Amino acid sequence: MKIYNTLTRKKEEFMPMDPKEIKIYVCGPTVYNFFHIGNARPFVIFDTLRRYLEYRGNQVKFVQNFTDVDDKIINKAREEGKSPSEISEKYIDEYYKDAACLNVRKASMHPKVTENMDEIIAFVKLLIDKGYAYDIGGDVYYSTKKFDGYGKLSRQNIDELEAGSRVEVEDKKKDPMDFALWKARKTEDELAWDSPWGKGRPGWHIECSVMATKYLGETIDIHAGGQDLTFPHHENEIAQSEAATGKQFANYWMHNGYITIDNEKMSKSKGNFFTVRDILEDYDGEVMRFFLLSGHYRNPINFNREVMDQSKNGLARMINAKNNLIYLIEHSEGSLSETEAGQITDMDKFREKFMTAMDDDLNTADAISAIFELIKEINTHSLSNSSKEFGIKALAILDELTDVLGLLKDKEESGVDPEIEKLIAERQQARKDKNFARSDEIRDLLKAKGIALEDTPSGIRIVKL
RNA sequence: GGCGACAUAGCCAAGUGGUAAGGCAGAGGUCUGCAAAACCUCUAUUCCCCAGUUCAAAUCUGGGUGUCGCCUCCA
Repeated sequence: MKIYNTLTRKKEEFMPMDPKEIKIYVCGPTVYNFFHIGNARPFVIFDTLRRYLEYRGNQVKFVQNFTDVDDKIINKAREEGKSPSEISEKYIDEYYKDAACLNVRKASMHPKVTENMDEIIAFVKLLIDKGYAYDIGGDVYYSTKKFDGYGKLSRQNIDELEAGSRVEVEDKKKDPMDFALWKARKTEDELAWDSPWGKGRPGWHIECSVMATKYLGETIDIHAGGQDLTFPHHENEIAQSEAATGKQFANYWMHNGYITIDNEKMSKSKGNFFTVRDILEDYDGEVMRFFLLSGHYRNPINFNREVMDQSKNGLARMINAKNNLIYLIEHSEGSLSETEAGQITDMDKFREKFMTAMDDDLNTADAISAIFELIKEINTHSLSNSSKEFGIKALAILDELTDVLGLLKDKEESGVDPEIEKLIAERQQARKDKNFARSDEIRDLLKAKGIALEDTPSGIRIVKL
């Protein structure tokens, strides 16, 4: 499979160090709120990458951190009169809920900053000992000029950065481009840990270097995150990790594009900020996932109601295809006819197209089109007199491919209400009596309750809307 | 100022040299008591504009226009 590597700005053949344990690190959320739809994109994209690598027969060790030490958490805790850990624990729980709605699997590990304080301190100390960092009055800064490769990921020229910098220079730093590894506590009540430099807390970038190294090793296969993290976050991670270990930090860097809302960057100040929780009120999580996968992950995508409705309808076509097959399996019998056997064999070409697309830098948009072509083929050949085995075989391949994308996950079946069963029976009688006014009335009534009835040659299908 | 991405039908979107995938929406038809689902047909002589390279360009080169992003917490 080929992966676009931000480090080289090229698509490269992906060569894992060990296919039995592909090491992936993805920057996780800062847990001070429900996560927003921008956060959702990397979660869904790299979850899909993981699923595909596993589908290809690899094993993946997938680490995604929770940033549970941060100004935003501290501020939120103050606002709500709670402790920072109460805030972070709450939103970690909420992360898992929303992630589950998006069919994002739990990572192999979800380490937290607070659980790795000793390692963070040791890492900072190592950087000081190696001469890459310096301590000024309890703050520790990384000296970017000391690291030769600084700027290699983002292709930023360090001098240009300074020239164009809009950052107010903090006088404590030796150089405006230096960044904090450790921040001294400013007030007594501030959240702080003991360190050789006094009480304080880790800077923004060090946690990922530490956790990636601790849980995955000095060199990892893929480091992934949103495009905006390329600079400075990932650049700084490289500087920290490679200075500390003397080894290449990550072999492949993957960055997903941004989501805009009505073609504008999402931000609280513009009032166009949506959490996934907000969206889930109007759309199933799978619709969101389908939307996120419907374009290439490196392209920017624009979010609005219209595209969500389109995604909803497109996904409905997939769901219908699956439900039609399930219905067929329940209402038919027998094994494959010779013609059907040929049709099933022909379907392999859609699996091939799907894999070719996914092999090409995770082209999920093209992969989805392969699934739609498969669905067309299935629908064309799937007739009321098709065999049960045809249904089973066709469903197997559909499930196989949609599983890789994390779509069409089986939902909990809630049984049909006896009240509703009664209405359905009444409608059937009305139809027999050719009392179509009554039968349509009942159908409308049930539709209002979220239950659609479809009359097929082999009986009634109940579809939950 | 520096770095980068993008521009394909009403909408979303794939396609990096060989003559425009797929989805949504729309129109007509088949099936149906009517619907729904499904199937069939139709919907870009053309890929932001202008030059150039080539037998051949949406794809390559140069120039222009427009949109978005990073350089500050941010996915």
